[in-house]
Amino acid sequence: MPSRMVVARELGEIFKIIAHPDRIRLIEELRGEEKDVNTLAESLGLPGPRVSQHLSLLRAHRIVDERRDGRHHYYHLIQPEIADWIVDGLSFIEGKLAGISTSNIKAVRRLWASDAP
Amino acid sequence: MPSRMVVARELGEIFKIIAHPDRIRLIEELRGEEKDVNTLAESLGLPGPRVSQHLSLLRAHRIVDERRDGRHHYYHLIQPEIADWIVDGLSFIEGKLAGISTSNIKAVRRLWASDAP
DNA sequence: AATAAATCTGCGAAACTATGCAGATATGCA
DNA sequence: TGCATATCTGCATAGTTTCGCAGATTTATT
Repeated sequence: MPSRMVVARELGEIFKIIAHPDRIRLIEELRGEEKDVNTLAESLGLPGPRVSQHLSLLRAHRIVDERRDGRHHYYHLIQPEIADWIVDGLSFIEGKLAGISTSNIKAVRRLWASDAP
Repeated sequence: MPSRMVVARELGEIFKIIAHPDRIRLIEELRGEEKDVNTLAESLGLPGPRVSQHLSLLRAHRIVDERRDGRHHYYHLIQPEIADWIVDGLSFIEGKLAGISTSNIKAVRRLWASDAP
């Protein structure tokens, strides 16, 4: 079995997991610090169950992991570099982001790291 | 409208476009040189129409572009760096690739660049 | 003009994903 | 124990993507 096929299948898998705006925002929210489900649900303005489902998908694919403390479940990135890798993908979006110079990825990283609207 | 939402939506879009094994292989095939539809269909072992459909999706999202010469349509990557970025994603696949040390991404790049099975 | 090669387009069936909601667990506190 | 909080699970519906095939285009050749 051609290993390029296997590699392509695995890569396709991970791209598919990440390919959802909510999950991307979750990953970016977890950049740098762990957070619990409720906090995440509130910052993203999404219903709790939905966040929970996204998180368990991310967990099944070992993108995040969970730490329980009482009734809170804190999630964190297993490999924090993934947050940067995702944002790097912006280089390949052609001028679709009015107001954000597509060549300046660092600006977007800062945007995500900051508390700006 | 929070710009992080917009950014996440655009990123999700591009991830979704790439998130298919055939399209990933197409992009990797186009690493370094343009190729026509038939050549691509043969190397991937896929029916022509399917390759054509994948390519037009990639084209609609400005990942590839086309040059026509007679009845041949040659496709090439608009931003060749995308091929490397995609392969970088391998860092985030946890031990799913038996036989390929996940930490050694360069080996996989070589695999893709070479003609090995 | 007729034919062949290369590629594209359209369409229905099957497979997959997302969403919203209701109810199940599990934990902490009075 | 009983109640509130935090999170998870399951399910039905709606929506999207993929796939295979048939037919339409376009260009080169005879």
